Amino acid sequence: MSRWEPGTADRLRLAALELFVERGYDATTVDDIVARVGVTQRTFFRHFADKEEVLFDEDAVMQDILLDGAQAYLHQHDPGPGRGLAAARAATAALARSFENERERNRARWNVLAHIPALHGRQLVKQDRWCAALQHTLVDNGVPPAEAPVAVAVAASALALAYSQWVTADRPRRLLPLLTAADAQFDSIL
Amino acid sequence: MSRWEPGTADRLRLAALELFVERGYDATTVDDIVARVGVTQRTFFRHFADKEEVLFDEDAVMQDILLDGAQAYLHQHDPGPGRGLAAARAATAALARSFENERERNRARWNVLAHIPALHGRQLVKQDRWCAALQHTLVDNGVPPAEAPVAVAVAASALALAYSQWVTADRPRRLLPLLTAADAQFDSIL
DNA sequence: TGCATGATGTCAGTTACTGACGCAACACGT
DNA sequence: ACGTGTTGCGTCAGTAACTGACATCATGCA
Repeated sequence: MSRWEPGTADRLRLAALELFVERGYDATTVDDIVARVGVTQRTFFRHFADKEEVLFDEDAVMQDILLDGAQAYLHQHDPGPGRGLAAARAATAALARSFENERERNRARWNVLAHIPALHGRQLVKQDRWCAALQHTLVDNGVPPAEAPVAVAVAASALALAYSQWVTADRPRRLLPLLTAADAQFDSIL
Repeated sequence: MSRWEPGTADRLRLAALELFVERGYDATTVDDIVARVGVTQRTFFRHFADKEEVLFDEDAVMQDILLDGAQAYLHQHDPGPGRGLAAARAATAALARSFENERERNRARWNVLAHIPALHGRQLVKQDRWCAALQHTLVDNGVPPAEAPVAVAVAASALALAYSQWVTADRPRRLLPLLTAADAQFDSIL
């Protein structure tokens, strides 16, 4: 038996989300969270850079999914018109697929984030970073530099639209069809 | 002569921006700012909800410009295909025109915001609110509810793209032509 | 003259976060 | 078995952001 229970970070994440849902983000202090887990505040801040990070530090994976999705497409298709947008859409579709079975967790998260501007902002910054990285991937694989930001913006906007419909829907729905529909909406507007 | 110098909020805004540029946002404390102006910390927090707000509280005007731009267009054009996008673009163009003579201030601001994720996030939240408000305006004026979010997303993405080119350019440029070019980029991708 | 108002100051808190240091288990190489 | 480094945590003292309660005092109006 070890000196401490293992998985401290995971237990902190769990306790934090529980408390945020129970009494709200602002009304939950870091002391509350660490008390529930049985560690000190210092331990919390060793695992997470700040109080917000406890909700965001697992998202590094998603950027990989996004970029892999784009590269898979780019390696299978030769340069040509529309390749940038198609690759960006392949990336968002890959990300959407990875979300597909986690609707409830995404809903809980959305309910916390939506009401706290600072958290919402952090989410948007994260998405902004994804877009920048995706843009780089496109350019590195032969998409014209002028086309890349536009393609990424269109694909990302469609994903954001589909995602918000997905998490706010009353009855369970599938994300990928919503994304496909959103993509089509963007096509049809011009 | 009054008891205190007038325009406290303005002098705080000015001192804050100066200090943020001189030594950086994180290295500047609220005590530094109020010391330069000659008031107490409590006064600062009566004018601004938090330290970040000193950089953002003047932006309420811009939403009005955006919405007025959209309504002016909508009142002059009857329903028809492409009306939503055109109205959203009229709105972003109006906003761009209001920026046109403030390039240096926008550059200074950009240099502060770009390096502090929390500030960047606040900017993105603000833009998100603008988009939501613009969307409402479009729908209230007869744009189909399915078209509005797409039109707004496309117009907003173009503005973001043009704005970033504008503030990061070495030599002075005009924002409106950049926006027009960005709009054209979005048109040409589909 | 009297009195309400508004912008500020004072003071004593709470909460988020950090640096420096110490301690005890584990994971090794010898 | 023995040292030795590393890892995960605790303790403590401190800074900075922010808040509530209350005092102060010029201004303007009754």
